[in-house]
Amino acid sequence: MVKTKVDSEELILDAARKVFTRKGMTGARMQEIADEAGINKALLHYYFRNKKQLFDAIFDDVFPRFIPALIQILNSDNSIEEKLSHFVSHYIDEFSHKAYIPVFILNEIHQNPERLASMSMAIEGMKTSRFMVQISEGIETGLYHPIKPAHLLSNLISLSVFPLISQPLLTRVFQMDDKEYMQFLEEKKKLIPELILESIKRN
Amino acid sequence: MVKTKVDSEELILDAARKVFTRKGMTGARMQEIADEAGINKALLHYYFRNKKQLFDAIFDDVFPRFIPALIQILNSDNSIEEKLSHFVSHYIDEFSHKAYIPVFILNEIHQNPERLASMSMAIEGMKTSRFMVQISEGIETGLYHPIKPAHLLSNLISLSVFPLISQPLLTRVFQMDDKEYMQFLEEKKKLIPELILESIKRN
DNA sequence: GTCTATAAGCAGATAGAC
DNA sequence: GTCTATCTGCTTATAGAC
Repeated sequence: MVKTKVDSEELILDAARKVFTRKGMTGARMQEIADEAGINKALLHYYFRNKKQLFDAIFDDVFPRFIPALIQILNSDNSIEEKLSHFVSHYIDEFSHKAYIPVFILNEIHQNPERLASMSMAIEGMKTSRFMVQISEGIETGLYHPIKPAHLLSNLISLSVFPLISQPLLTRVFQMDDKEYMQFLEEKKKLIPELILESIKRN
Repeated sequence: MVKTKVDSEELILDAARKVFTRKGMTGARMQEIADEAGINKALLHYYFRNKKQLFDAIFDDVFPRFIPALIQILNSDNSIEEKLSHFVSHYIDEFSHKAYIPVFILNEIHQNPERLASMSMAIEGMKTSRFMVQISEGIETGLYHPIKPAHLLSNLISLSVFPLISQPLLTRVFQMDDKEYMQFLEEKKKLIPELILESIKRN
């Protein structure tokens, strides 16, 4: 039995995600979310008692949404080289037009570190992924230099995320237009895996 | 002639910087700034007509404050190796207890990209620094691989900033206490310059 | 469940005394 | 220059009809 009528709760969540991730908790307005959802403010309070509850519902869901695909890449049967390449490409493609998402997450975490609770489980999967096991093995067999997991993962994420969230700055300073910036990101997809590999490979 | 009386305008600016950089434009409250400054709201409006003008005064000043020291490092007579090391160390020391500053800047730029205007001049100095000239020379003489300035600088900044702004996440995921995190940053001071050098040096 | 109307509280901004 | 008191408008939240 097909429901033709759309679910208001879903409409609200979609609208709230859009507004909150762009404007942040303090910058978002319940009226704007209602307008975006095509309903009225009262209905927001009917489904989610107040602004904070609605925000929490969004925040707790934003991060976990993106993690499974990344974990899957790290847990595949591919080589380390392929995983690095897939990971970076996926990451960049996912956020190249949504850089406001990582900025939103970083900002809200700094506003209220307790919000981390909903995120750390999602990240746990990266720490314990097959990729990290492969790295450990490479180190044990002498193929790679010893490197702490924290350093390896932070390098990988740093190099992937920052070019995205600093886009406004980068394009201005280096006078790139949209096309040049997208080209820049394509180059990153090759350069980042190379850089990470060079950093761990023994000569 | 020593003025014993403190300058109210300075008190306000100091307080506003503190509150705005932590809470952001939309999260900050004029009342909180007044309290922090030890004066009342009316005086805020006496010196700065409205919230936006006060915010602009702060924002336009935050970024330029940190740039000259970095430019100076890049323009010194030191070797590339020393410059990289000094740059990263200075960066990390400067922001290890103020990671909310780069988060604030990133967030506000994404809220309103026009704000970039006050920043790009400050960054211009990095692009045209003696460091970048040394890199160009290294490339011309075949000492280094060819690399676009945008990639080199973005790698350097990415690796330096992200470990700072992602501190809450990192420390949680890798279960570091404060001491271990500071140790982690100390290691970064060595690892980042090494990584950057490896990426450009010919074997 | 969904709406209109309205209450209640808050934050930015101003008036005016000192 | 600095304060207290107050206003105005906006934003969240609720009441109550349908």
